[in-house]
Amino acid sequence: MVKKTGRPGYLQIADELRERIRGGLLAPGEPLPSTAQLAEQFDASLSVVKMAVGILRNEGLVVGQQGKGVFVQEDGQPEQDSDLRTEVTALRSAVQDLTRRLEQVEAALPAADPKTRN
Amino acid sequence: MVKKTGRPGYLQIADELRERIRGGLLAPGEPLPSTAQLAEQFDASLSVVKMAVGILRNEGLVVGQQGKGVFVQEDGQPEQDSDLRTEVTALRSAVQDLTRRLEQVEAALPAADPKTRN
DNA sequence: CAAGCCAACTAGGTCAACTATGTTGGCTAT
DNA sequence: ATAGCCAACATAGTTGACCTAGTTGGCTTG
Repeated sequence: MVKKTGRPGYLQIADELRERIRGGLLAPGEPLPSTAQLAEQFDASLSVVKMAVGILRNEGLVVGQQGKGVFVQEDGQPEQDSDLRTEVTALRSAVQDLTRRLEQVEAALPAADPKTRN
Repeated sequence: MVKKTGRPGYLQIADELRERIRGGLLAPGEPLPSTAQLAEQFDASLSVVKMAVGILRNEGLVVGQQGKGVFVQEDGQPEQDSDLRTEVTALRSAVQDLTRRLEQVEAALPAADPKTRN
């Protein structure tokens, strides 16, 4: 980690990973190194690495899959101004749709056993 | 706080604060309650509150001033890109959450209700 | 009275430990 | 050989502690 620039470590790491992705060093679909590996690479604690990854996750640059890893998002960077409005509209309707479906299914559940896993 | 929705506390708190700001309950220039107060209000740990505030800070909705407090961004220009970006972030987060919950419930619902697709 | 110190607040960053949950692969017992 | 268990690893979330640093207001002291 890094320079004593006063810039917080978790931001520096997020910057670096963002750079690696944009630069193609980490291709879409590829997994990032594990949290522990990153912590060692950057000589930082697990917490700051998790914070850094959380930022990228929040940005949609990366998707975490529990138990497997964190993967570079396939879908590129739409996120341009004109696309933003479009995406807002699409997301808003998606939320409404999902909410409706969820409520239906949840209502159709009497008191099902939550242990019902495969 | 901690509604049993499985949605992480730090996201629930971020959502709630975002809502308060958008709803005008917290006006631009006004300070949020202190970290400690929020922690008590939401019955969460300081860490979780700090994570939530960090998200809003990252979204530009709010600015922290060390030693004083965290203030709702004045900016002015309503309905600008930052506003859209904020909503995109919030919506994307909500979509991910709802999708996960839906898939869980639907998967746990083998043929309990054949009428509702599946 | 005024200068300066100090205690109590604030945000922000970092760390370590624990829980939970999902995935995978290897071992074992049938 | 196959089914099931289990250990090791992964992300994710939470908590609590400790530290830095800025701000404020009250108290002490000169």
